[in-house]
Amino acid sequence: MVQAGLVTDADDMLPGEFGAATRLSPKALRLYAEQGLLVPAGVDPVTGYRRYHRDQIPRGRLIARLRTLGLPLGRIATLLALSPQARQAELRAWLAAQEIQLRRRRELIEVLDAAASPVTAAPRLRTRPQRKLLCQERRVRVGELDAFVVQAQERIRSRLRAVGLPDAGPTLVHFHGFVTHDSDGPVEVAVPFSGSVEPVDDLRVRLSPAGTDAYLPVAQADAGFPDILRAYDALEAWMDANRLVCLAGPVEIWPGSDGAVLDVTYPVSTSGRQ
Amino acid sequence: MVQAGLVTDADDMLPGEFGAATRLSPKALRLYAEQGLLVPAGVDPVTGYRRYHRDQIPRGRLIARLRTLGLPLGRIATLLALSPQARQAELRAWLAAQEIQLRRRRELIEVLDAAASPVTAAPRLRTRPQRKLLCQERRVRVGELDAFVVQAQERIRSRLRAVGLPDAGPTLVHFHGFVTHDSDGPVEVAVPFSGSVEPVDDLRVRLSPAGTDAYLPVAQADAGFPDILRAYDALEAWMDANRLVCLAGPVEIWPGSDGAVLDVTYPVSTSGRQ
DNA sequence: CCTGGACCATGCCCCTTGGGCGAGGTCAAT
DNA sequence: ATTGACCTCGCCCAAGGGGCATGGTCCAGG
Repeated sequence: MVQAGLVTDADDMLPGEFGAATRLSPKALRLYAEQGLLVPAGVDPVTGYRRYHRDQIPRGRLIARLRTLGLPLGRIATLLALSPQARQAELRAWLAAQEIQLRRRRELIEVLDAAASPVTAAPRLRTRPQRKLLCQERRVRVGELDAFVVQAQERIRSRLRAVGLPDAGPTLVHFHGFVTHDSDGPVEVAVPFSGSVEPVDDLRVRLSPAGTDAYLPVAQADAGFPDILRAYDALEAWMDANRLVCLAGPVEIWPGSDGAVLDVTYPVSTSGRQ
Repeated sequence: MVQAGLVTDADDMLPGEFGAATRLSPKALRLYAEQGLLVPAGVDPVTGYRRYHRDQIPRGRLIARLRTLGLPLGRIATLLALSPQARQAELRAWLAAQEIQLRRRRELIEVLDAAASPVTAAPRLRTRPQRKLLCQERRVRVGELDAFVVQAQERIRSRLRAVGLPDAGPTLVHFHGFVTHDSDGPVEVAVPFSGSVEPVDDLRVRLSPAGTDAYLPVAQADAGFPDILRAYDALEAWMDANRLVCLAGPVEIWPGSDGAVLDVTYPVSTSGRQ
């Protein structure tokens, strides 16, 4: 029986040599040993010297390869536990995710580019009366946004029909948080109504105060993500230029005014400021 | 005259409000203020409260946008100093670089996939006599590698011709460090010769000791980057399996044996180990 | 036997972009 | 005066090491 930590045959190497064989620095090897990613075959209990066995070289080299891809150590650990085929599949999936992220970045840059030239009508102000809203709120990402809006809207309107109230206006989509590919709302879909409805399940009733909105109609062609960001840019720039302060997150109103598919809207303060 | 830090008119905001307008957290704003990226319009010298001016909102929003692209703050600082056109050009260039990096990753993953099936002949051992080499060394990345090898080889051979020595063998390319897209050598191009040459400029003369090489011929189709990595993988795996220990970095020998365009080679220790 | 040089160990500080937490100060409204 | 919202600063945390100082270990040569 061989005691761990005292094995010292010709198949063992110190970190320097093992590192040269795997392209991993002794420092990195120390880190991986601490993390349990690549545990030395033996550690001398007196000197603390770590000894790696030749058979660990392929694992070390694989780790080095995966690190050059920029994968974090935790992910590498899970990948190492997989079969080569499964690992390969995971890597391809990860690569696809990278490609999607890059495409999103490209889109954002294009939007940034076109930000100076608003493609739509000029923003305007309008007043908004106090209203009662029937709402559903949820956290969603941009991919699930459209489906959520359609479904929530249908649920709210069918509830209003069920209690015999007439259709009372466009659908409001309040963005209480940012909705992008990586950031999830919360988003609140609301339909204004007059009359009386009891809240059910996750449908709630709330009052929307009267006030003033800055808004910008958006055409069908510019309503998708990320093009819609251009409309937001234009509206925000206009508000900045006119010294208007937004009081809350933006609201998208479907359908919009003047035949637009939607209006991008910010509630603003009218009384100068504060 | 207005004292900085004491301005408090209706155009100023505290970090919370300014952050809501720019989608930057107060914490992030503090960091940007420290770094000089987005300096508050005023700081109350008593309370330390930072006040941002409305006119800073566009800058803040631009910073937020650029951060969502994953750009580091230092890069953002330089981008902010540019004109919108120049900034856009920089961003496009950066995006192109990202795409290149992604392509490299895809290639690496494909290589990883194919690593189990060496596409070339089986590795072998051969002895190597002591030789004198005329060498040129430089740090290069993979993009400059081919040009450097061609140029250095030509310089070395023309020097050998100039002193009347016969052509004395294939070109050796020693990799003292790793050469990839991000890592630069050093790389040493060498031609063996017999006779006597004085070193000139950056051409040096050195002795290569006798020894044993493990080598693997590589066909033209597999000689490019990153396919060449498969040959390295195969050779290294074979060395591992045969308990051979490499003594130094790899050498590529042009042309290779058996009609191959090159041999991938590692000097190995013959005497078991240590 | 001694010494030098090449390894090796631990531990600390550095990079980056904030998030989270705790202690304590400020401000405006009740 | 108290409350609650906001602010400050400062410390710890993440990943993946690089770099440095201090001190131990190993091997070979003199």
